[in-house]
Amino acid sequence: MPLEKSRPSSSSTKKRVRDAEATKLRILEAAKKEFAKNGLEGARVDAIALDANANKRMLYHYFKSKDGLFRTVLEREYLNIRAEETKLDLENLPPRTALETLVRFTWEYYIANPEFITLVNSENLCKAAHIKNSPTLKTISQKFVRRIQSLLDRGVRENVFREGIDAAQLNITIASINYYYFTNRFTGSVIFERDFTAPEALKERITFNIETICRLVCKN
Amino acid sequence: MPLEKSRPSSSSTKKRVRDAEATKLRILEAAKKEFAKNGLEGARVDAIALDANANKRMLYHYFKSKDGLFRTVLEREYLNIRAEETKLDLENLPPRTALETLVRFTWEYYIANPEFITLVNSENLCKAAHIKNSPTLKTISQKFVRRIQSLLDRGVRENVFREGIDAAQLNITIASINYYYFTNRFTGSVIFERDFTAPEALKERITFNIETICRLVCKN
DNA sequence: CGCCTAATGCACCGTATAGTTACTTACACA
DNA sequence: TGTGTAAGTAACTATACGGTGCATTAGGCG
Repeated sequence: MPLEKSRPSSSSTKKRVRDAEATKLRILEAAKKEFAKNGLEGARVDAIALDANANKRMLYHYFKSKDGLFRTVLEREYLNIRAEETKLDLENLPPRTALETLVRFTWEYYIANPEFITLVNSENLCKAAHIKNSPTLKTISQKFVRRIQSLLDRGVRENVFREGIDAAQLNITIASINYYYFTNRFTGSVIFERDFTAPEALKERITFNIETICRLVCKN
Repeated sequence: MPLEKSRPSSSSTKKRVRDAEATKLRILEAAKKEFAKNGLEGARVDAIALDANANKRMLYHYFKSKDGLFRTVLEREYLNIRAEETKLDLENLPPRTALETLVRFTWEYYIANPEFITLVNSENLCKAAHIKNSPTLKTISQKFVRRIQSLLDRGVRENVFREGIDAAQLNITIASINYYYFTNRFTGSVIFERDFTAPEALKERITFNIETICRLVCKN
């Protein structure tokens, strides 16, 4: 029985054989995986195209070059983590709770998005060549730092945080203690002879990290 | 007229054209630089041979493969940082001074040996494949952790450190807050819009780091 | 329907790369 | 002083890589 095969007039649910946006997205997802797994130099464009179920030609059509693709992937990742962070709604939590929430969020984000760390490492290996001139990134970063600064200010006003802590330094420290544990989990597991990714190890670490930050920021 | 062409009988001061150990060392030094600059995948064996002023064949003769060379470089780097650390003689310093000395040493070691961080990052990208079965590394790491544990114990006995802090967690945290700042100094400089390597920035950071660790470990 | 543009596919290129083959040369030791 | 062995060299290979030229096709629009 003849179902309508392709009615261009029909609604948005119809299957498109040619769909630029979908193809772009598939390439970006595949690229994220491949870049994260093998680094910028180690990643293979053929592998990306294959995994994206797209032709390599499309990759160059949409993103110009391997570096162009990497830049796009990386910028999307930064946008994503900041967007998630904004959802935490820290400004409506008591300062100490907000601080703890931020630490825990960072930790859980790295667990849920292991690619992020490796992508950032790759970008630092090439001295931030791809994001150096990204106005988007600078804008969202400024907002982010200001958000933390206002949390610190509020904590001081409410007499629960110590005075004089710099928001940038605090941000760096929170990222540090979470990031390092994950990025170095392989050498770490060898050196400390324990499985860094075992559930109990993870639990122990996040507890320690929250303690570290609270002792640094809170009074008493 | 045949003049004496070469008198091999002369004493130890004679210049040696062939010197296996020296060649090996030159290759290792060149490899360290190249691997650190471009990562394991990005490093070029031709570039290493050229910089070492050695023939590429020698590289394969002494180290079997690119990975074999990387393994050797990395193991030497771990041995070096632990050797330097041992020289600190922490056990003969008051606990709090010892702790501060350790934090400051870590910081300064990363500044003086920027290659170390990049090499470790590369090793983690390939899931510690090169060091996974290194007994040497495990031995020196155990000693290292024990040294910190005994410092913690001594501090508790002298009533200057809090009880119940795990040496491994503390080590990880000390490494974290120093390591992260350097490995991410390029993206960091973009995001926080400040030069991470400026002298004042460095000074501010190490001060902050010492404070972080002291607040974590020390009583009041 | 038929046209035009954008999406897609295929086959190819030049080069750079890790690794090797086959050779020469210095020197320690008898 | 002669010789075996290890140090050193140069030219080469096979292939994998990032990137491209050009033909083909789908589908929105008039």
